[in-house]
Amino acid sequence: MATPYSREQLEQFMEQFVTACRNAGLKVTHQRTEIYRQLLVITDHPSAETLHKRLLPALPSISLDTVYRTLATLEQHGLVTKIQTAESQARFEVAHQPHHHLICSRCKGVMDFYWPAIDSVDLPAIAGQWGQVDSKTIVMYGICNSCSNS
Amino acid sequence: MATPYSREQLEQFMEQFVTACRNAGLKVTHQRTEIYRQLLVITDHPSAETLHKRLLPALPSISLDTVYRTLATLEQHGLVTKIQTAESQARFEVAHQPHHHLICSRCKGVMDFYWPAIDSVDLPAIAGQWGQVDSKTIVMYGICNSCSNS
DNA sequence: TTGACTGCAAACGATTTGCAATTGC
DNA sequence: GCAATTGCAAATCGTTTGCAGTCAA
Repeated sequence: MATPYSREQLEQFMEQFVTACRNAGLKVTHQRTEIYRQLLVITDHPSAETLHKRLLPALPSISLDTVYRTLATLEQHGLVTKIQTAESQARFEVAHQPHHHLICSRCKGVMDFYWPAIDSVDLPAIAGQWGQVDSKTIVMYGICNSCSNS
Repeated sequence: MATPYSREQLEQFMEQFVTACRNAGLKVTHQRTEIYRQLLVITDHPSAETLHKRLLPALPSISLDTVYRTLATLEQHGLVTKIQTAESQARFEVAHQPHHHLICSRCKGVMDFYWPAIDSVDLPAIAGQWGQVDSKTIVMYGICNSCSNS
């Protein structure tokens, strides 16, 4: 998820990002930092294409495939999460504390929410028999208020 | 989800399907019944392409786009559910009682499981403020035992 | 300097669509 | 018979890839 942070927090996150890249052996390029910064700043969950459009003013020559490639790289290193929605386009967000998704079937908007009660609940026995579970997310579909009021 | 049913149960489900189609004003074509039957019989969650391959012996002339079209139609009428996985291909299953998904990051296999404790839990307040929630599914990612043992 | 990273353009795979022929009702 | 549905082929869309030039370390 991404929430508006203060300038100081933002800088701190960016520094952490740079450190994480260095530790992972990733070069810290202008494109990568800007993509990550966008994901930090933006409060929605943009697709690669949306992200690309928003980056163009700051990096007029950035290409869509670099956005895709960067997101894939960052995802491999756990710095970014890919959200699978029912539509064709994937959405992205910076990896954060556990949270869940409310997706509007009409406008396709994704809203994050927290539900600590669920995060801390024990998994059913069957999950342990199946294998090793790495992540657990609740996905709810419905119609958001702004859609149903229009 | 789909579990192996007895011949009688299967026939009963097929009859219900035919009735549901009629009620929805959908024509009951050979292709549609076979697609639905496959989804009832099959214990995994096939993609449109997999489904198409499995249907070919029974319907040698069925085309892949008919499978796509039929699945889309049935989904619109709530007879089939589209499962969004992290890979590119969508997976399908017949609509059933509430259940959740364990997805293996390695082999991409989808396993269903039931978790009534979660199904009956109250939604957090934020969900009510957001809008009307129609479905709630838990998606867990991990590595299944057969993958980690090989 | 050098390998990682980028931009470009072209390829790709999954899914959708227009159209004429076919089929259920 | 008529409208819905199908099969075919071509198009579309999101995403990925090969390659040559560029840039961070």
